[in-house]
Amino acid sequence: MATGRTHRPATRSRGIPEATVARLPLYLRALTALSERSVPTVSSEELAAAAGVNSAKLRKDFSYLGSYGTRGVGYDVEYLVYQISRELGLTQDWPVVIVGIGNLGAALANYGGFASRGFRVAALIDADPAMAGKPVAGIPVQHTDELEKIIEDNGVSIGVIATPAGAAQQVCERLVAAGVTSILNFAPTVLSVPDGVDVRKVDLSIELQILAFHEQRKAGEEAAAADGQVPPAVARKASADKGPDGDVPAVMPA
Amino acid sequence: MATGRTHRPATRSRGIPEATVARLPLYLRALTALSERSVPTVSSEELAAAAGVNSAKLRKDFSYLGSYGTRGVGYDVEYLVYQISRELGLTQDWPVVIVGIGNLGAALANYGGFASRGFRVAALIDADPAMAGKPVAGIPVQHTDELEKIIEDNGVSIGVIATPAGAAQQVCERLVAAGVTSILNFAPTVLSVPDGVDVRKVDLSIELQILAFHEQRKAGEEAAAADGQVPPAVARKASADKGPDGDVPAVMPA
DNA sequence: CCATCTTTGTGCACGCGTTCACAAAGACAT
DNA sequence: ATGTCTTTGTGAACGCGTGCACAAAGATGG
Repeated sequence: MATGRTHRPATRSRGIPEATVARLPLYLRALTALSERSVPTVSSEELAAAAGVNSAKLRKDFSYLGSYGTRGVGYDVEYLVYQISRELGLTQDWPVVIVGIGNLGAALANYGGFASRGFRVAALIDADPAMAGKPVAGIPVQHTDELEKIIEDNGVSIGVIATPAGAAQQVCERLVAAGVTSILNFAPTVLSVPDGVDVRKVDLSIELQILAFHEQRKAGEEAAAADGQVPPAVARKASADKGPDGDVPAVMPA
Repeated sequence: MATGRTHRPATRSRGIPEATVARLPLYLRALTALSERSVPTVSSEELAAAAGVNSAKLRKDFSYLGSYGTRGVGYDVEYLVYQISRELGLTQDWPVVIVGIGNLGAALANYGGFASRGFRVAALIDADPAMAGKPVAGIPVQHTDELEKIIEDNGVSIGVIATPAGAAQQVCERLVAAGVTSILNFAPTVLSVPDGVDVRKVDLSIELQILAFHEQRKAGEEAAAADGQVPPAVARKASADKGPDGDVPAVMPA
């Protein structure tokens, strides 16, 4: 039982940086939108704007995949969609199980973005016997007892954990033992997994806390600006200042 | 209307690196668990293990906040909980609005992790008139028409967008115009916001796609290993090999 | 009061990711 | 065919984040 590693230290499969891999889905989405509008080619500048990144970064990202562009013209949209899909492994269909069909699990089951991108919800699993058989998003929920059988019968290698924090580690271990090697974890816990298993974590409250930090910082700078130190970038409504005032730190007007 | 910036380029408010800020909530969660078990002090090594990070990294992170540890002993749990909470701005209560009460929005409204950490759901907003008045997680849903009034009356500065992609940008603009300066975006779109507004993006399908990439890579290495190039790290069930076979790239056994 | 032992705080080096800036490559017009 | 113009692909520099390794600091025991 290894210590919980969330991120691979030195992945770099055939030389594609992790940061680039994380952006490929972004490019793919922008390209798909262009494809639906029957746009034949796109320049790095345009595509970068659509994906919200720097154009040089985008070109370097694509350079890791090969030379798929034409100088003076840009990139062929359809061809690029195919190449990125292939690189991400989306030309095949990945069966996925979702464990924990609470509010979040149900939302995930209903999320359209899965089916559209090479993922297929193979099964919904919940520990509550009362849920068993009840259809969610058109798929009947199955009991946790069936977990191992479901994984093996469907050749599932990707599992989504949407259980309460307390159950996550146990579910994780059962998934891994049954053959799952990639886990998307929505439970607010650090999962311990053996080497060779990938875990990605999505934590709603962490994201909010990061926003709160920046929000507080903005409020602090604003207070400093009112002191005449820094010109305020944007004039904020005075009424909104009511928000951050609980205990403004260090830089209080005194 | 500036080009959509998702991440702050050179934030570093008073010297706290962005990467550190992103880990503070992680430490805070681990510390809270210790606090509930009435553990008085904790060493960097123990806490790092609980949070799933390197101990040196943890110590360096804390060093940005100040010298809160005692050499030879460790960190005082309660004190550290307070310091991190304060740094993240969680000693005050942040009113938050959730826009788009579909499956995901409802899941977010029900998510317990919010209230427990300084966040308060001030309002649920949806464009569907049929939803208006219907209680979700004990809070009545309000119509989009009320958006501006709600934001201003409650001094809301953090908004969560859980609408379909098509509506996201428009909702975003209304939120910002009404005074929101931090946005957590669950819609699969790149949002354009003016300077001074923070956007964080959570994209379920992107996370899955990244997992699929690594999963495919593992399958490829496995095939190579079967050729006798690399010793297989973990013996996988033969039945599971059924998964990745659609069109294995480059490194096929031929 | 001194020695020893534990654990923090950090200087330093290294590697990854980002960005700039430009040469090479191709399209297109003449 | 030749020149011009656009856009890619990438070399190089820079900055951030990470992890090692150790000195400084304090606790603890004699």
